[in-house]
Amino acid sequence: MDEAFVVVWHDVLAKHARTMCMLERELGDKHGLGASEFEVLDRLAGHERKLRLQELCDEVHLSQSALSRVVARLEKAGLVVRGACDVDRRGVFVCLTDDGRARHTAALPTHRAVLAEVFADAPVPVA
Amino acid sequence: MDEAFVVVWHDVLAKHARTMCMLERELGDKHGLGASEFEVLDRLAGHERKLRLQELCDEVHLSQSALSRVVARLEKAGLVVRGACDVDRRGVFVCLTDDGRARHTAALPTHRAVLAEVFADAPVPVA
DNA sequence: TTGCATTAGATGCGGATGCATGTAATGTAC
DNA sequence: GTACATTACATGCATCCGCATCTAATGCAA
Repeated sequence: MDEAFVVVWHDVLAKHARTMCMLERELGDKHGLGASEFEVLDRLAGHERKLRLQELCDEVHLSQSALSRVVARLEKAGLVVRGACDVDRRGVFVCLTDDGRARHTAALPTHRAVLAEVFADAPVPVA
Repeated sequence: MDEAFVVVWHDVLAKHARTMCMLERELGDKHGLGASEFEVLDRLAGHERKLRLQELCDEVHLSQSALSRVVARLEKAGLVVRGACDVDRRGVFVCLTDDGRARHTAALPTHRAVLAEVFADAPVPVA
């Protein structure tokens, strides 16, 4: 049935809007981070090694240009550092600074709290 | 469990990004509509009566200012008309023109096709 | 080597969004 | 009626995004 997809889509749309809005507000007010910024920090914190910009691009749902700018913002804020890549001098490594890791650690509970609130009663399965 | 929410959220994020991107491209290329524009047309087509801007605002996931501009764009394109509200002269009614209805009818299959492709194998239930 | 295609990332640009605010109409208290 | 709060919508502004493009480095072929 065609209409079932529409219902699902509307649900995705609603949850996305609600969560994004909350995340933006909560993370912004309490930690000075945007949702995209947190997302990048979160991915970086998830791995132990440095990541290529390209690898981040696969994990975050942003265009390459948008990611480039998010990382630039984070670097200006002192939360990450960009480093040249030895084996491919076109490449750029990104890794968390101590401040970056601390900020992520501080913001994590806020992030999770928002998710918990929005998805608490949402019986959505895996894909 | 806390991490379950994260998985669900990532899924919502992924589906939203994928669907939005496709919708923007398909609707844009084939019908000259953005995703927000189509969304508004779709809601208007769903009701038979005129809608207040405010009512639309509740259904579409846009800020009031963004909606105001989307409607302005649609009106400039000749797809909707804005009309004054008799009982409350602050209010604004919006309704589809014949062109608007035709454009919506033409774009609907494209929209549904995208949803079908993205959600084809997504066993997501109702909320 | 030289020459061309490809890739990684940065950036100019136009467009869309949200927040804060402005304007006009309505409601309310006195 | 007057004054103030509130509501509906529009708009100035800053920000963020994606697309197209640019630069530099790499790969590959002759």
